Amino acid sequence: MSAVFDELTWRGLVANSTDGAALAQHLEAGPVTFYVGFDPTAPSLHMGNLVQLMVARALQRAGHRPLLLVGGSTGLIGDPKAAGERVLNSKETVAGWVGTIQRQVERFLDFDGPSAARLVNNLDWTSGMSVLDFLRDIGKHFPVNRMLAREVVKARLEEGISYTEFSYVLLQSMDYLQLHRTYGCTLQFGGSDQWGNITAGVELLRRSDGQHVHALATPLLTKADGTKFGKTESGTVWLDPAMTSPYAFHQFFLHAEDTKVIEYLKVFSERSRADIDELEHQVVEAPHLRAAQRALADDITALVHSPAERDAAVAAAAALFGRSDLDQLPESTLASVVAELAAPVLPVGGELPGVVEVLEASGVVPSRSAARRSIAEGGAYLNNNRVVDPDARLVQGDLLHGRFVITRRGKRTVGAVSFERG
RNA sequence: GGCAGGUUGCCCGAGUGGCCAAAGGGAGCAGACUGUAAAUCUGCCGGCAUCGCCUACGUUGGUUCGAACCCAACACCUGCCA
Repeated sequence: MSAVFDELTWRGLVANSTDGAALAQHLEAGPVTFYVGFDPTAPSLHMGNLVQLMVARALQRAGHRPLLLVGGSTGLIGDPKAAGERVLNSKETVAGWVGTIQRQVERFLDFDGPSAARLVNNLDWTSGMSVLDFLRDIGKHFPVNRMLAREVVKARLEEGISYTEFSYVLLQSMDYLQLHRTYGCTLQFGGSDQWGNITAGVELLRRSDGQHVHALATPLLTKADGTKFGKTESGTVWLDPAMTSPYAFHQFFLHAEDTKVIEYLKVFSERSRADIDELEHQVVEAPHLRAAQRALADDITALVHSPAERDAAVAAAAALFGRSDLDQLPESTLASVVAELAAPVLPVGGELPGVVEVLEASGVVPSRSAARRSIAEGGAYLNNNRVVDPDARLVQGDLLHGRFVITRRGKRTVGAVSFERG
């Protein structure tokens, strides 16, 4: 049995695999070159992609060689999803996203040493290919009746599916073929929603080259209510700090439900089994301390952003949710909290703005009407004091250290504004 | 190409001339209870200069004192026929 396959299984990262025993043996026999692909459908990867990166890290730690594919060509086509036909992105847009995603991905793996990772782009072997070669060499191995039987395709037959999306599976399968021929790649993995595309590649290799290769799928992470994990009120949790701040990222994981936190910890933390067992024990014994949630949020933030960003997020949360009065905090602490919250800087001209304006400017409410609603509901705070009068204005004494105001809506939506020094 | 039906707020979905910023459900937010958790109950849920005004019911134009609702054209979608 393979240690790394055992570990992946224990971490709950194996939802599906081709012959498990054979795969475990293969991983044990020596360094395996494996690949995982990311399609550029947005300017950044998100939390869902992180699951794949964690698997890639685990495999590389065990001595296997990663090929990280960014789909410069598949991103131009779009894989079919049940929700309906995608809108095509322009070639320039996709090319731009390929670059940003490559830069994101390479931070997670080691590009030196015997198990060095390598970046590949499927545009390199598809852009110059002729339609006739594609249809003869690849298309010939795909029975349409089999393609029609796939779940995603079946789901779309009623409402319709373009030939473009229908053909996606051929491109991804060709990637596996190409990477096997060029680099001897014998394992592909991806999210369980990719399972159909992945096994199609395995089958293409068998039909075309008579090669038997392996595949693995990770499970889709869900919340306690069964919905997809990775969305917040403000949308997807991105890895790009400009799209999801390290503080928001940290908070997202801190909010994990008790019933799910251990599952997430196994996936996103590289702590040992003993450590995680201990945290699981703590969830039962002292749930209110949320030790597992803190460990999860700290580990993942340090990995995706940096230990310094993790510390800043922890310090910001401690200041905002801690017991001490905000005006007791040193100016330097507040300044970094305010920076962490991406607080806008307001000019100090004449009299100070009203509370409604401040709540809106800090971003805790989307509009002034919403700010007034929050105040009426008793859920709006300035510097941890509940706001009661929607027509009140700030006074000089409200400014912490003469320039900061911390805003909050409800219990956990926090923002800030700062004022220019007068 | 012909015939029939459809296009409503984040999503689903009622509404067929004034009582419609638009029923109901879901999602979301807040309050209470907690642990920055879950469950439950209650309230909110287009914008603004908030007892009023503005913008909205596929698009454009028309009828009317008044239109999400009637008429016309256009766009897109669905079903049946060719």
